[in-house]
Amino acid sequence: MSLKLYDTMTRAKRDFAPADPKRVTMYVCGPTVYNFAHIGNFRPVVVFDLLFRVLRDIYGEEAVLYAANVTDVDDKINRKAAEEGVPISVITDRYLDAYNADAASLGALRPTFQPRVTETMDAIIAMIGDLVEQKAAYAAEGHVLFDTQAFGDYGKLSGRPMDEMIAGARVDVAPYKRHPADFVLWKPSKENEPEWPSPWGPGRPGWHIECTAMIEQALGLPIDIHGGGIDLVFPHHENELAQGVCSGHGGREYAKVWMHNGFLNMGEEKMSKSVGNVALAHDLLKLYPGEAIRWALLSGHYRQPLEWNDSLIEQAKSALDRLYRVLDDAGRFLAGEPAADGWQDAAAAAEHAAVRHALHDDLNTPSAFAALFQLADKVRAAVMAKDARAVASGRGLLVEAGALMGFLAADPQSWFQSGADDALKSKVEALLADRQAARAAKNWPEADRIRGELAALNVEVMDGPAGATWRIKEQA
RNA sequence: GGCCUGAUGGCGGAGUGGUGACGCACCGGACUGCAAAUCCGUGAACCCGGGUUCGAUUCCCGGUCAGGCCUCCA
Repeated sequence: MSLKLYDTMTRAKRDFAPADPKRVTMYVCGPTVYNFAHIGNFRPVVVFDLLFRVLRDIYGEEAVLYAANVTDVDDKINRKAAEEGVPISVITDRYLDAYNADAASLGALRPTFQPRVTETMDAIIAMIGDLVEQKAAYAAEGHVLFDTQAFGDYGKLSGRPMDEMIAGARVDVAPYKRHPADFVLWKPSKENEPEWPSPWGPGRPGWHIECTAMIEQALGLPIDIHGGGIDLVFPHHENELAQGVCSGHGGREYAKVWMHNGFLNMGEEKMSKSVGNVALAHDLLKLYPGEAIRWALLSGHYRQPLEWNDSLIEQAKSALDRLYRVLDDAGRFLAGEPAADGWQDAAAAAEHAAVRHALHDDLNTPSAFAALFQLADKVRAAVMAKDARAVASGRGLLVEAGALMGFLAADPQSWFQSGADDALKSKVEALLADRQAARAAKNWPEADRIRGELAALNVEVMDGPAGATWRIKEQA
């Protein structure tokens, strides 16, 4: 079963074939670190983390190189640094740390490389110099601009006829541009802004060149997969592509596959900093488990827009509850059984394969979730049938399938009791013992009173054949 | 103005030229001292109008509505 990915360039789902299966390369546009990132910014983080995992599953962990850049030179960063009266590195370090911590909470593996603009300056300047030499760029009034006329395929990725686009565009055309679509590679810094020396005078890079230079430096061109949000198709990726192709002598390939994730919607609109309808991942993670938020982010296909609201996260939490409950019950059942052998349950194995198959179909996560539930049902049925080896096999496969997607890594007990500290735990245990005594004496009013007391602690009791278990109820 | 998406049950959301996944929620039953969980079961949807077809939610055309990009943006 081959991996199929939708390619923005050709607007079709295609079989993925890396240039070198021993060295699969992926680059995804990362954050500008001037503030906390909102949950929409984390959709690509989670989506491409999933792809990273799938690629590692196929080609081997060592074979996949994943670079996600960090933009740490930017106007908004400058403004923030000026406001606080600190160097930009104070700002960028602070928010990069927060970003990485949030990404980790969402179950995202660290990319192989996380290049920063400030550490790529030499490569950026070298690439601009190369473009000037190739006559694909020109210097004008302290700026260096890319000459879009030099790239015949300009507009191909975004499917935009350039003339019509410019006709209806709302861009101010700087007088020193030869063509309205030309874009900045290097620009002078304003007073009190950070600047770097260059052959064209001190200044800093334009927005697009950093990614192309980082790709070249971290991974080497061409790369297999280039990803990012759908809004980056134009102009960012279009410009990256133009730079990348033209800076290679004689026009090289840039990326084999272009992938773009859709947006999160808040109500009728996309989540956007300028609209102000944002939910910060940092805040959400205080209210919900990161795993539930990850599930919510993957509950729709990555190319489709996804309605984002609290109910979505609640639904995701409930869905995970069900899966963890199966694991929990399977674990309890297995605890009293002799260790199982390497026998594999065929029905469960088929569902396990279905999860992988769904992911290989352009990361069809809704379909993969469906298979995950089918697999969970098989495990549940095995528990009901008291078939120890089928339970053991199915549980193993369920955990494995979950791991492929970045889920179900927690101990079920800690999933249900997350948020409970030791003090609460011992208090709950004591109350449960009291209640057990009351129940043994058939003192139902007392048993119910204790259950009420536990409920007041946000604890839900579940009586089972082997005694009572408990969990933290939904967050208020 | 130009370019581009999408419209599926109460909610989220796959998919398909021929009885409409999956999850969440809801309802009935079993189980339980009562619950919760679990099990069994029920109900519930393909924007509108044409066309192609034996048959369309699925393909084509038109429309309506919604959203995105063209400016920093995942």
